[in-house]
Amino acid sequence: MVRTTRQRTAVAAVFDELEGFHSAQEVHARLRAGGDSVGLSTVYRAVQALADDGELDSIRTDSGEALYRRCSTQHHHHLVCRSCGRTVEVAGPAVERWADRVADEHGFADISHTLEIFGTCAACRNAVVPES
Amino acid sequence: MVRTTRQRTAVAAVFDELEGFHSAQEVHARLRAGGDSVGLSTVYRAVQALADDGELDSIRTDSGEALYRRCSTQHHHHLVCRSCGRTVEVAGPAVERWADRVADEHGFADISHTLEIFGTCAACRNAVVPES
DNA sequence: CTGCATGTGAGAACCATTGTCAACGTGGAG
DNA sequence: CTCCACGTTGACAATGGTTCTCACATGCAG
Repeated sequence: MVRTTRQRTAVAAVFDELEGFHSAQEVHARLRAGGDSVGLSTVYRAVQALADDGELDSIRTDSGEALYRRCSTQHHHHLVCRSCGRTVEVAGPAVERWADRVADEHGFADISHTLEIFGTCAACRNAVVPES
Repeated sequence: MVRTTRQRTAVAAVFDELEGFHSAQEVHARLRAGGDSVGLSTVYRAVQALADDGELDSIRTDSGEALYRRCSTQHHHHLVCRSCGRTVEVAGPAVERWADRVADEHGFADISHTLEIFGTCAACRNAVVPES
């Protein structure tokens, strides 16, 4: 059974108020700053539970830190700028089908997949190469 | 100036012999096992230097571990069994093109991507659900 | 060959994350 | 409503990958 506690509500609320990706540590600090005292372990557990329920989407920073954000339950992938970290969500029905088909061909079932695309966004490219 | 030392040569050699992604820890263990004694710190430094030089490509595991592979290697993706860990390498030209196109549409350049497909392989499915 | 800047490595430090466990509080049963 | 089983919490310790430290070793220019 999943109980609705003050702490879980608080964690979920943070993601309601915030756009984009945020780390568990950041959520924890934010709650503390806001007067809600919630244990760090609890934040980690809450965030993972939310991710398991598909309410949060997670990715990993280059430095290995896990970031979460409220996501449209809609399945999608990420296009991440290597330089500034800006993220664009992209959907790719064709890719989904391809992944399922390939997996099926190899006898795999119950398929899921992760796809991240990295690049340098226009803004950062201009910033890095401003000559002419 | 970059010096060519026994240790760096050894680390680079590991990626010459191996396909796919490998962690710094794994490279270290492999060198130790092979009789080449190289410090763990040195392996990390060597691997990062190689990645900086564009000789290695890096991704992060879900658990936050960094994996590297020789990037000149033929590009392909992994189909991993959730249960037994068996891995099948799959190629997907269509996916490559899709990723490049999508990234381009959003103004991103210098594209790279990672794609992992997870599922349960036939053998494991039979083992887990043996009932009639 | 020599000087010395650079590289090495054992171990400590770091830090995000996970585990531990006694105390707590939710929510269904009575 | 009250009880109390059991999911949940949180301070703290433990983990584990990665990075830092610093004394020592070693490529390489001159």
